[in-house]
Amino acid sequence: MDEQTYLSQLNEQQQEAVLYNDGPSLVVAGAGSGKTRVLTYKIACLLDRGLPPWCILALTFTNKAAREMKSRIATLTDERTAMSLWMGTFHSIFYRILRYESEAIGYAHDFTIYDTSDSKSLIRSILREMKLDEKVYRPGMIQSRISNAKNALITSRSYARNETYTDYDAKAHIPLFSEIYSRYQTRCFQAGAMDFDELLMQANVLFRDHPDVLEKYQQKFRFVLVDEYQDTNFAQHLIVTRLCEAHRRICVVGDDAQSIYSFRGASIDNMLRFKDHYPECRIFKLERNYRSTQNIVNAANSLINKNREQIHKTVYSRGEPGSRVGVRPSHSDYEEGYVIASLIADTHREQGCALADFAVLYRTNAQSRVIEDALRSRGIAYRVYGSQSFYQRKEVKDIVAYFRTVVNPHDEEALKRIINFPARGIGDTTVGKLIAAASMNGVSIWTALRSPAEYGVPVSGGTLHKLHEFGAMMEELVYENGKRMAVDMAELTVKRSGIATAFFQDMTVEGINRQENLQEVLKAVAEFSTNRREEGAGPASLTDFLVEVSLITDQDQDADGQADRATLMTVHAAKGLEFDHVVIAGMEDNFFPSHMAQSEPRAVEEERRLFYVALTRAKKTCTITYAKTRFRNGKTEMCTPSRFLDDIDPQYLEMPEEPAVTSVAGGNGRFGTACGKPSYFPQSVRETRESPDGERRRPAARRADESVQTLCGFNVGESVYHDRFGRGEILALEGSGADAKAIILFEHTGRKSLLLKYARLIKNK
DNA sequence: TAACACTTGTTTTTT
DNA sequence: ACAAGTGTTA
Repeated sequence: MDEQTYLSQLNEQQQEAVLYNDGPSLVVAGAGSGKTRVLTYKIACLLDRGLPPWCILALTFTNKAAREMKSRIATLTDERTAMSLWMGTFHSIFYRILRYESEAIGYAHDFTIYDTSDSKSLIRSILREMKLDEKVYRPGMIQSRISNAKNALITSRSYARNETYTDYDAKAHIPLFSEIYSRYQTRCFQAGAMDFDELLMQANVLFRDHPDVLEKYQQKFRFVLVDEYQDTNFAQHLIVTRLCEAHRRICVVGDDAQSIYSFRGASIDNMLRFKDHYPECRIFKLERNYRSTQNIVNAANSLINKNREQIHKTVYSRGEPGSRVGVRPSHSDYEEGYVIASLIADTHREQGCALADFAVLYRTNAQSRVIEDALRSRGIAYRVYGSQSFYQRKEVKDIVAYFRTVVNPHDEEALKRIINFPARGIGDTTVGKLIAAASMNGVSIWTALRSPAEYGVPVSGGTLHKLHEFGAMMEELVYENGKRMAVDMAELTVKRSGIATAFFQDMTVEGINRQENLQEVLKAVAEFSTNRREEGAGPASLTDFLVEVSLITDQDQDADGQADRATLMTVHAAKGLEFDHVVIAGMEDNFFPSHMAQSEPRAVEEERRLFYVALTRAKKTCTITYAKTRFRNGKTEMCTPSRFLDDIDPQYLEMPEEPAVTSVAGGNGRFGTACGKPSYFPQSVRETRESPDGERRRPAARRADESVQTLCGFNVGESVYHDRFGRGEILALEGSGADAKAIILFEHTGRKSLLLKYARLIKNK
């Protein structure tokens, strides 16, 4: 495609941003303003002007974003060109570079990656060794402190030397933090492993200490683009700065209003201060939203205006005016699920839109379950993103841990995972002795395991034999890995290790599940190898596979991409996506904004941005739901609607109609407004005393809970049918209007409290 | 050492 | 509610 053709597909602001390539530029891109489009066309434009693809470095936030952009560029140019671009997340790109340059930073070439749980487990192990109380030195807290330090490029050595930090730790009653940090670093290094933050820090160390290497990459990457710049942290910012300091051909794209990763060290300051670093930079603003209706854009604007820290811009839509953002309350999380399911089912049926046009967004992964239950019971196909990706399942991690150990036997966390899996009589005691001996001698566990006598591992003859057997088996696999290709090697590992035998003997339901997951892993290895071959990158080794897998986060959804399903995911996961119809669930205080954010104004602003992201995912309609009670941590909690609802200008909202009449003191003479239609029945007021078993307790506020004999045409004592719960008898009726509900004793499922509005009860004749 | 029951914390989001 | 960690027993 030539330049004219693709320029015609851009508006004026977009064109300017695409065409300016002579120096640094900052593209401030409002939600839905065609940011990805600008990036892809810009890259196409650079290629068009003769820049070879391998000279362009494009850093994205997720692997998925990189994949999508590559395929878009492939349609603008060709497959081969797109493949040759350096495009990926910071982590995956610099993992590649660091492996290549491992010698310079003193790491083994085959270093592996510690994921979050590996890090935590290592921290635990160190705390035990130092005999520290996990209640004082909480592993999670230690982990995030280490992470913060690394993001700020503070090494364990400079941390220990800096009295400001150590004094602070002393005051915070964790004087030994610095010691933990350095031990952690030592252990990671001995294991030949880096955590996520270390990758970025080492990339900086590489460029700082090796000017020749830096210069090589400065010359290689003649143009650098960074997407989602508002979510980069200091370490990432500095990498980019170093790479571009000579030629200054850099373009960063982002939206400060969508910065939602500060918990990971991201800082909007990188974006706000971009022009301080590059005084000559040009700033482009993309303000026209092509995605959403005017109402949605206006609602989102009115919300985000409540934030103080932001770059001024006016996002507007010239699309349809659109309908108001609906707000739907329900009594419980359970009913909320039902409300959502009904909404999707009704819209799907009435407007004939695909289920794939719907997304349900929530703050935390834990919220998905109730919604899933409701969707399933209504027969609505859905897919949950993120919650527990394939590679986080236990047995999958175990298998991958074998691969990791084969590639790098010094990988302590991987080795610990598999040393007694399947059970081979090497228990915690022995592992503890190995760790102690290794730590004493400053070697890896693997080294200690291979020469127990030399490092004084105090174990009995029998154990010694077991250690030897295991060691010999692994050694052989390591040796074979040098000669065999990925698929071959994966199969051999699974066989020799005894995983296969262990899994295939177990014929329980979980056992069969594990077998399937094992097959999936092998399939993934095979697919990976095929892809590699097709890309012409030569035969893939197990090591190559691991490089790919360690940094995978978004699971592959292509498996049944054609199936029509609704999408369930966290708001974070939804960043960058769009759907015709969006439901934002669980819009309650202490939930959204999260209770973790309540005290800090900055944190509340971030939560507000998160809500902004959620709202702006919607193209046509957006519905917000909240529940008055929610089952959480084994208890039912009372919830109030989110304060953020007050931040949206009410003219863009369709608030729920409150019950017309609230109860009068004394409780008499109340009229039920049943199912929207007024119905005047004399009330016999009687407290609903719930039997000791059954229903959950509801502490206060009994206002809407007074019972009546008849409601919405149903009578107490009547026999009814429900398509999921089956036959049952109405024990009580209570509430009014939209809140009208029935307590029903079902034959099989027991007592349930159902909203009449949604329950679709059928009277039994 | 391994299997089991019991206790405990834990929940914000992800590379 | 649930998973992970701890302790007890065979």
